Amino acid sequence: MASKINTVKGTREFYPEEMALRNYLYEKVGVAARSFGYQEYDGPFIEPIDLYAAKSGEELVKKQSFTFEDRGGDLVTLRPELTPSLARMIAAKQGELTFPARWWSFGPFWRYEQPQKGRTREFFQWNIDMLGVSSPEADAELIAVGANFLRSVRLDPQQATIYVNNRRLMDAEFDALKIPSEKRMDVSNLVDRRTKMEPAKWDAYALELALDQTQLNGLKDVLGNLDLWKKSDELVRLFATLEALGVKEYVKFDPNIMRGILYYTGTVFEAFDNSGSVKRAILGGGRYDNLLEDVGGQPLSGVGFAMGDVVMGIVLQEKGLLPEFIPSPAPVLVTIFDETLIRDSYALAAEFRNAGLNVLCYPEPAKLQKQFKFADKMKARIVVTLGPDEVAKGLVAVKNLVNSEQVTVKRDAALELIKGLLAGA
RNA sequence: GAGCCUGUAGCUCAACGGCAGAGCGCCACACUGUGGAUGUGGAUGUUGAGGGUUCGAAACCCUUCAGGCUCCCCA
Repeated sequence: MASKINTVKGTREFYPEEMALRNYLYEKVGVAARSFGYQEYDGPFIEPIDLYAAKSGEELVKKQSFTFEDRGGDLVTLRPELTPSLARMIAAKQGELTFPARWWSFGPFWRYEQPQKGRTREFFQWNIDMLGVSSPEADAELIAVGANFLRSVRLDPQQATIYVNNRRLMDAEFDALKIPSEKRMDVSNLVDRRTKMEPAKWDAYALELALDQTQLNGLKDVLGNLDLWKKSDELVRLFATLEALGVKEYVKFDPNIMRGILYYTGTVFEAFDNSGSVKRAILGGGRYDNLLEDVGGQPLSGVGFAMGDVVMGIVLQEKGLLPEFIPSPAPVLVTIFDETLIRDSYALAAEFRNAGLNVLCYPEPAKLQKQFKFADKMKARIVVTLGPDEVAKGLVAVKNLVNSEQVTVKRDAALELIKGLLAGA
């Protein structure tokens, strides 16, 4: 007995239905990106580990990446993110590219983590970035791309919201609270955790990090102040631009959004599903002003975000927003009446295909009832039958499964009739 | 890397030491040249895998794999 080989933990098999969703997301992110003039690109799926070690915490890279030695003895890894590859690609052609550069990508990534709801070890991610400009208007554009995408998959602003904050603003507030610079990382983490912990525990944790009571009270005031954005010129301009771009209702200021990522310097944002079971961010990003220097380029600032397909898929599924799955790409089925007429049906189907139609044939003689049932299951819209009566008179029977009407027409007229029916409905 | 929960028919689940079941789906027929509806009948399981306890294990114990929920992390 052959032993069953399982899939690698955390990887995914895309049956046609899942593949359809993946392609649907690919289509929608592409439409949103192109509508703002972004070009598609991609990087290698395998990268030297050093590309990530340069910028990210080394432990993180070693523990949470699929890393291995290639046959030449070099340490390589399945890419856990795209931004470093992007930074290198931009840096390599920095002199010849025209800025601002607007690029997007949708491809596979791997992270060696514990699979949970909304998190797998293999996933697809949309990355979109604008490089070479540092302005709140550029930040607003990226947020608008995200909002337009959410709208295009029929998530309304009550269901999905993009929460925005600004690192520079928060730094100014931390300055005012006299929080020393070496504590900033810890405080960022603290803020990130606030929604996950009970208030009393969070307070205790904050004091444990050596904040004094005055600082803690000040921090809570800051995090509860939804008008804080008015103190930031960048955010004032950002929100004004979002209004002009027609996406204001998707965006809210939230001083609790920090993002753990080291390289963000200004605007940061994350989108969440407000009502579903997934507490993870749908998408997240921000402005990074120093990234290119890390890979040997001249200083160049950028803004961008990433969105994973796993959380997005769960959100759409929970809200009943998945696109309808059609089991067959062929809307037309030509039946096989019996063994003597197989070739006639196949020849007719070939004619339809040559005219550009997608056509399904039953691959062996079977009862017509069975073939019609099959057509119904495949969600075909038209069934063409070529039986002895029709052949004798040079006719074909064309049935519209949507309204159950069947007409018999001359064989030569069938193609136009079918095209008309398909175009009509 | 740590803790807890769950794996039973294709799917959703029941049986909780004593003959492995239901609904849905599937197949056939009613309807031998026509889908969705209805009715009747039918098939389907090494109870995730491996070991142990027991007269007897889907159930109890151990190991392992997979999934889920937390912690951690989330580039």
